[in-house]
Amino acid sequence: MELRHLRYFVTVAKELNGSRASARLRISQPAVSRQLRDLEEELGVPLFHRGNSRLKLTPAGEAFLAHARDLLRRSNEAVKEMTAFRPQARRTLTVGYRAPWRVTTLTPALRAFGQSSPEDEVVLREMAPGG
Amino acid sequence: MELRHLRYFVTVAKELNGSRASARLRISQPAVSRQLRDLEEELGVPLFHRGNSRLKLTPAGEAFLAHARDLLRRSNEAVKEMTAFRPQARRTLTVGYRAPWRVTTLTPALRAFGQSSPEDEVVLREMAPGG
DNA sequence: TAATATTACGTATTACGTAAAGATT
DNA sequence: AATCTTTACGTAATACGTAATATTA
Repeated sequence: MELRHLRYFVTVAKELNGSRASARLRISQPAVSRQLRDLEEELGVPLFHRGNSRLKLTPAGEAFLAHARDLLRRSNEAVKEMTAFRPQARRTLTVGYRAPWRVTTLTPALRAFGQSSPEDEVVLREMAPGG
Repeated sequence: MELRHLRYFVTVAKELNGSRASARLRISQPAVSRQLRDLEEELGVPLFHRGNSRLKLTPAGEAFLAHARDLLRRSNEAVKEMTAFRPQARRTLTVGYRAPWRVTTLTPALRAFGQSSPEDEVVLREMAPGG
């Protein structure tokens, strides 16, 4: 079993319609059908009632759907959490000031910022009254 | 990302040795290496320190390992839970009794069993003292 | 030198798409 | 008849293994 099976299954369970599900997944309908069949075969339980053309979750399908949603949500969160470990792109903070003020007025704030974000660059820029 | 990536990663993290990990996984070492690389590429973060030959988890790797273990555990439980929905194979309970007792003595227990497990078959069998 | 990890490349598995058939409303 | 699902089959993507290279103790 792979996460792909769960993605397909959850989408089909949401739409209760293989065609719309395959459209959402941007793959063909037979591909979804086959992956669903493989999943059911591995689980040893049908997830949908197939007798009627109208798809309907079996009790097993209901139970598995909750787990599948949970697993996909957790996996997405795990991946997203890793972005916090990515070395940040070097960012630039540009601070504009006008003539009558002296840069030293900003020094404490700049020092605090520099300590909390040592990777970032600070640019000071004197600006004309017009902007 | 697929569960396969997590399986490989967890095994390598457990062994801290790609060779032993690949042996446990019953696949070749390069296959593991490549899947790990793909995973790291998707996450945008190295999971192991590669500078030393000795593998060591990065902070990101430590964090991701917990999630990976959790996801694999939950997926296994979800699959296992589905077995409860499988139609049971027909089982047979054979009850042996000896002559001085009458079958009616067992009737309440048999009735209770029959109600809780209607799919199962009960066989009564009078047994000689020897067995 | 020995042990391990990575890269290169050919192969085998398999997921996918298209086309056809089957089933249901 | 129309819509949807499944089956059949060829193709494309990719996971894998073998061999070669690189790196480290």
